[in-house]
Amino acid sequence: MKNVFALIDCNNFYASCERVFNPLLENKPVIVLSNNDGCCVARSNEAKKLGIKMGEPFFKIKDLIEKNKVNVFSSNYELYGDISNRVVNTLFTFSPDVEVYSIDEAFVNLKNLAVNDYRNTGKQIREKVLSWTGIPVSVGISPTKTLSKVANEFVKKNKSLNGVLSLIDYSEEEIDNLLRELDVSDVWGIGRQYSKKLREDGINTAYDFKYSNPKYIQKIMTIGGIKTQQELKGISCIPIEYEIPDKKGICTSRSFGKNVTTFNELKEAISTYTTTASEKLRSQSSRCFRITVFIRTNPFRVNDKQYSNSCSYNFQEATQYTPDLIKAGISLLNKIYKPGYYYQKAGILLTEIIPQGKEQESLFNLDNLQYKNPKKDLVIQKVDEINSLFGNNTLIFGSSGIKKEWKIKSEKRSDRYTTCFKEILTIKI
DNA sequence: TCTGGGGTCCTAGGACCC
DNA sequence: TCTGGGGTCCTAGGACCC
Repeated sequence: MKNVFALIDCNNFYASCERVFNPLLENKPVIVLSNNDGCCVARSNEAKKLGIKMGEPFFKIKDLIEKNKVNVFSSNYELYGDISNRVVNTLFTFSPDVEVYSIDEAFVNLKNLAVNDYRNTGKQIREKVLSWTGIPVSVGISPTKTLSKVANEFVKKNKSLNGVLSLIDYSEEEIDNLLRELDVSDVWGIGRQYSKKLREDGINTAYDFKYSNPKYIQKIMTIGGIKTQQELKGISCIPIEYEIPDKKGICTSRSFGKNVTTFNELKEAISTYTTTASEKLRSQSSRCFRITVFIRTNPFRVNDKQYSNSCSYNFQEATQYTPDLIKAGISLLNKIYKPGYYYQKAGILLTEIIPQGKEQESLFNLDNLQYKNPKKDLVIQKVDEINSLFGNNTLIFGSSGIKKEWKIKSEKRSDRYTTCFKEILTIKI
């Protein structure tokens, strides 16, 4: 039986999350800023109408924002993550075949649902998610993931569709008519660079792309381009992934809230990021062999001296033990740190990740380098348990510092209504 | 003054092997 | 002077996604 992919996409997700707990924001322009309050990463429809672009630096639109009384929020990932889980849990009530694609998107395979009217199913999904979570979603349904993305594009552009479009019963001609209206850069998998090249060769719409010479597509876009083209033709090439695969690399990095110059501040930051990354590592029950540390100055400040460097360390045995990782991280920082620069960003990367329990003993590790030491496992497990029970950062590592003056700006963050007791919603009556 | 963060996949090219 | 063929593995870089 043919696949029936429904793509459920939360509308203006972060902005919608802010509205769930603050109905006064309804029908008003809302934007959410990236970490460090740097760029605009989510906009309500009203904010889009004002001409605020995705990814636009905040300082460039400050005047526009004041003039139009736009409601501005720092990003509150704890809240968004929790609401995202609620949306996904709602989808699971329709089918077990759910792929969580991103924080605001999920695919559901409807093929086993034994229904004829997929549009109606889409409508039910939409209504249930809205009533259970407060989040409005768009639903696109088709035989391939890429076409479901296309359907979703049209749902957002066309209000009369009421949030749902199913292409399942569309003829090839009807689909082609839609593709003629769709810019080639709006196709999933075709980004800025590819669409520029395609346009130079006269391919402007999704329809043009669908009927281009596959040899040409392969030449400029490699195998991924061929898959996208096939998917537009209704041949499914990109399967749903129900299991979340373990990450092959875990990266934690942030810009600083101020210029950082001293080794000590960088040390605190590297230590903090390593703590976060190793928590992520353990949450997928893995260990890693390699840690990379990087630091850089701000490339936008053309008058400052620029410096950027990174350095890696390979462990003899895979580890997940935060103190060992921090120790390695700080010694790497020592190698690349140079005084006299304004540092703007630092980060760490864990790679060569293997599942816990599949480790191979090192033949040469005859001294006391016991990364897989059961005591260490137990200690760090207890640390995780305590932090999970009493909240993040109940137990911290001394090298991470306490005041953290280098930390990101997050001045306009709403409360974490659903994940933090101290910030639970209060109602005045 | 102020410009995000965290991932994936694919390919080309070099080193190395027999 | 003459100088194969077929692999694997690793890394860097470039594209994409949200």
